[in-house]
Amino acid sequence: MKKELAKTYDPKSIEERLYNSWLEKKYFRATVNKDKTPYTIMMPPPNITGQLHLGHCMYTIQDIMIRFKRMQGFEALWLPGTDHASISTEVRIVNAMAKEGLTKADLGRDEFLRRAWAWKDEYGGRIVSQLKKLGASCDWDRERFTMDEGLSDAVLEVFVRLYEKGWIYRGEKLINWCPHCKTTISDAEVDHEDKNGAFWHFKYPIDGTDEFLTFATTRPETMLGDTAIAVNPDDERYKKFIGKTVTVPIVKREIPIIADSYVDIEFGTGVVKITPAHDPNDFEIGIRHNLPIINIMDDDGSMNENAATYKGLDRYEARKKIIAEFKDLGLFVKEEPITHSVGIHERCNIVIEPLIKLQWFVKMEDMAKPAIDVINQGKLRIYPERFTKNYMGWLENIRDWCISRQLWWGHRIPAYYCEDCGEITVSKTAPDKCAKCKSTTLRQDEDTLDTWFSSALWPFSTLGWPNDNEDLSYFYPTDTLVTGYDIIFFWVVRMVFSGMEQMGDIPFKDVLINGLIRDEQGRKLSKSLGNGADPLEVIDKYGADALRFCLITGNAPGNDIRFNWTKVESSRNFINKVWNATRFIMMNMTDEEIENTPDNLTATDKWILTKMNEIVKEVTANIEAYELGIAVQKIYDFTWDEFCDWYIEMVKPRLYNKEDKTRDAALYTLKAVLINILKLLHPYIPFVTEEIFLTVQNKEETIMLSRWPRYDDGLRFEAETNEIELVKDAVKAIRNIRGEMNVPPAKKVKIFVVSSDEKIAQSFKRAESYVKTLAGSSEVFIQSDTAGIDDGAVSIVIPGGTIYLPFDELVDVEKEILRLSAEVKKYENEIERAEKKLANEGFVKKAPQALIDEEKGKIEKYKEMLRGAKEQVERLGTHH
RNA sequence: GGGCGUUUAGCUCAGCUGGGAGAGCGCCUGCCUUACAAGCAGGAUGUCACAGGUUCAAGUCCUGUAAUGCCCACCA
Repeated sequence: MKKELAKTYDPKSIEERLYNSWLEKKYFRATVNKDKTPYTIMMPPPNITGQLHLGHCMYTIQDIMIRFKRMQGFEALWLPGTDHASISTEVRIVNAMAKEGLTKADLGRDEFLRRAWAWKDEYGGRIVSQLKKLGASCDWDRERFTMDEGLSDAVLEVFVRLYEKGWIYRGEKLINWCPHCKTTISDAEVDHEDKNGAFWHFKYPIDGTDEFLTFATTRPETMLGDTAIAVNPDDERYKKFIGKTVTVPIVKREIPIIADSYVDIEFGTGVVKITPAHDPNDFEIGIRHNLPIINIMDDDGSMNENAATYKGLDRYEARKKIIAEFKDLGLFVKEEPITHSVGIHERCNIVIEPLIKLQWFVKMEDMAKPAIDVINQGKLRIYPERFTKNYMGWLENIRDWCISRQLWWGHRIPAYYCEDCGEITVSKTAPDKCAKCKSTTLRQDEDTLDTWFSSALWPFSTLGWPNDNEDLSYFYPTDTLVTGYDIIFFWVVRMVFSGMEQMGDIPFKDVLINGLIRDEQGRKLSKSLGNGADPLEVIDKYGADALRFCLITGNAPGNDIRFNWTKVESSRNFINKVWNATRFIMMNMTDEEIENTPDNLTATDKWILTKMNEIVKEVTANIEAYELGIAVQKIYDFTWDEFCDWYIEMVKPRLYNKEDKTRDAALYTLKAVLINILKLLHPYIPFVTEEIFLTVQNKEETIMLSRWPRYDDGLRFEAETNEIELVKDAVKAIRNIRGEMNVPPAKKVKIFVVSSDEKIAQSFKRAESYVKTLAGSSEVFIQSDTAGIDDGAVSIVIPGGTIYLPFDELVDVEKEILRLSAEVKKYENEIERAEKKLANEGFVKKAPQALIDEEKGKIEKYKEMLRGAKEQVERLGTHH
């Protein structure tokens, strides 16, 4: 029984069904196949805490590339997975526990982790199932999780290797501390926000004198940790004080006045208080001058025992109290309002504190270099290219990476401390005794690793590394990484240096950077704003295909995209157009298949086949260059404008006349072009194209997924193409005149095509049937003179001839003359323009020949039309 | 303080390596033409931010200016 398409396009009835059948048939499976070339994309793993939001819908780009390559015959692997997202997940679990009145300490590590895994089991699959709704053609059999067994093994392996190489070390350094999350965070996780604050000026009494040194600070509480006062060695004002001491009043600490060129004479008072434990610059100065480092803060941001009477106070409480106390002491000078940049933890928006802590770091210097080199050597390319600057800038200024986190959800650091001798043993498996003193009382480091430590290994850990295997050697290096510009630093850079270090090769050849999706007002999507449409709602209303289509259309790589509903709707309308075009074709189709190209193709058929062939070529090139938006625009225009609005309309008379000898040729062409359109569209809108394809082919099983159309040298019919374009122009001109003259659409008119050129006469002869329907004509007369044409007929000049439209109503001859005179003027201008151009020596000498020929051709064409138009003016004039 | 974008039709945006300005939506006119009113035919609208420069030729390349946005940065 012949299949049929439903009357209206309804995505809901097809998308889920098709996706399930794809899964069943394992279309997305990719395995080692030596006969094929692999094409691999590793999906940026979404957080298990996440829900599908519009941002994830940019995964469509990956799906388009994968489907395109799969159709081209590559062994296309799109490997999906999720990220444990240590801090983000842990915060959620802690919050959920808080509702039960529980804390991490109450539960203990094991119980906490049990809960965390339960959480993962419950929510970790959510985002994955939502991606399926979007149509993602991943090889789900290969789905990985950053904390699954294999990936955890990779993490330990890398940690141990780097430790043994001396590139992972433990050290006491200034780190970014989040007092809310009570963990360190990396530099990349600190956002800088300009905040309104105050610049408080205080003075310290100089010991042994009655003089003071006035300085300013934005964080008065750090005075508790001051261990020096610094001035510039060349500052005449303060030279005399260098070497003396001041006393920090509130803690009665005597500290030296030191000279350091870091201090800017011009800025503030030229005097800087030095707090090595709580400021990066001060820390450096502290090291240079061998200053004591006094940590005054506890992990929650409150003052600790070094803060004397302020112990236990929150940092901001302490600040207030200290200011008040300085006022009492008469050592407060003034308060200036100031906006300054403050470090904020991007997750919780709490002001971070620089603190000294004993942490694990990755030494970056040696690893950064190869990651820079691969760009310079052109082995790794970033699209659009401008993002390479971001990438390089970050790597060139990189600092050691703090990788230890005071969290439980994550990969626990494989370092074991001997309780007896303090020796550190780093090992993938827990050692039973200390390597140095043989003690068996060993304690594993409590901390876990930065979540990006594991995702940095994603391109190879997901393929089974560190175990050598076929998958790894076949699919690695991967081909394209597609991700947003917001995680170049976090992730892209780290994958590159990890790949270079562990695999000795780049993790991917191309990085395609996509923009961020914004809401309808152009704002960034954010959880707190709750803005942005819910993709599931969009899919529910318009279908995944429409959503995919709308996100890709009219977007250039790397540019942000503003979501808007009307765009989704017009995408859906386009899909509906394809749907209905198919219905029309099927309505007319006969049961027997036309296997081979018929030999009675008409000019019209050859014209559309030529156009289609061109589109195939261009679209393929565009997609290969990651120009997805340009490509889809071309398919859109070709489908709607050329195919539906012109070709189908042109072909209708042939279809309606069962006796027409070229009916089969029309049907063949309709189907051939339709199928190619479906294929070109398939990567973008996989569901509906598949549904249509199966219906048209009357099949249950697709072959569409496996074959991308190829450019065919045999499908270039230049003469026919020119012929049809000429007729199209004529039809357009007739419609135009009809509109201008307010001729009702239902009104059929006679058309006289007058030309002494036999070729043109033949062209219109061949086109007669559809010119009638397209131009609303009762009869088309093709003749070499104006015999029988009413004097009052409206005329249209075409290259090589004139078309007359005798309307029943009397034409206003004055107006007609005016109209035709305007045409005359137009042609004269065109000719003048082209002649000027050709008279330009420089142009003739340097412009490409094709362009010169084109201009010459124009002159000929317009001269002809000019002559015709003049004749018409004359004719009307004498008639008048 | 550096770096990178953006500025094109009323709105949202395309425009690849320089060779006569485009789409969608909106707007105006007219059509329920037996695939589609989620449609058809026709139409209007742009000193391509500004100023210089290179070139036979600039929305496209160079320099500068202005507006706007983002990223990076230890000036207390």
